[in-house]
Amino acid sequence: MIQLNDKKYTCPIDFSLSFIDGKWKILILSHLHYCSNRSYSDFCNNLPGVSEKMLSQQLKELERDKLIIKTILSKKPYRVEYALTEFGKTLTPLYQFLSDWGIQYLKQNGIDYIKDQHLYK
Amino acid sequence: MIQLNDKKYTCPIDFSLSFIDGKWKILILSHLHYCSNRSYSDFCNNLPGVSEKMLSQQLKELERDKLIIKTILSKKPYRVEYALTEFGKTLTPLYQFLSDWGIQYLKQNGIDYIKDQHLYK
DNA sequence: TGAGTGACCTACTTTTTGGTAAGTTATTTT
DNA sequence: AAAATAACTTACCAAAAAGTAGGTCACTCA
Repeated sequence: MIQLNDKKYTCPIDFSLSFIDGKWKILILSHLHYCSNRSYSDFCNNLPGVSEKMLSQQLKELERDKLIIKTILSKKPYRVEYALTEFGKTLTPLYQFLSDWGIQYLKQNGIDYIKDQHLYK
Repeated sequence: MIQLNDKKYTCPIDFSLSFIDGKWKILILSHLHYCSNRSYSDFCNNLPGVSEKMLSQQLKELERDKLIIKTILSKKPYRVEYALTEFGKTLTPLYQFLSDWGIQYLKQNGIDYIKDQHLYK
């Protein structure tokens, strides 16, 4: 049993998971991995199905955990930008693996995501 | 939007996640990765905090998704054994990455899991 | 013979999660 | 001047997930 900041983890994997479980988290992170800088509404428009409630909740937690950083571009008309931190980038192999793994499975089931990517919005 | 077996996925990552999200799934899989063959009670004893209800539920889903396979060792005194399938083994980079990533983070926070592993049950 | 073990299942309840829809502030566009 | 956009927040509620505690069947061990 590993203990850190009042929380307990059964093993390192359990610990790692604590950063990334939560609906939308990996999707948000990988989105940033592929697009680097995104606004709040970029997420709204590109993650089909997220409610704003969930989105801001997850963004807040990711920020708290230092995986992403929010930059305030302007205050008067409030504009922001989200990006992966260096720490968030250390999860790159994860984004890549999950993507590759999924693509390969799909291919074996007759869906060529790479080839048909233009079909997907 | 990707469609497969009546379900929709926003991207390959979303699709991959559908196999592994669910409390305990990654933990069960990685457990099998490190120990190869495990009985039902092995899981009970080595995943601190799982309820039997959750355990059998997750095992069932993992089996359905062909990530693990259950072998019935004997019927009369009912004994079984769980193991990763070849397909389940294709997730090996995931188990490894999540483990390494966690260990490294912990180390940077003053917890040397490798060195202190004997302390953890 | 009675207790314990292994591999579960089931009903019931509680907790957590997530959806819905509306509201806020300040600006830009029409 | 009205509508739309950006970036959120909030309250309320339904649904889903997970905990609890019990039960089953068939051994095996003391």
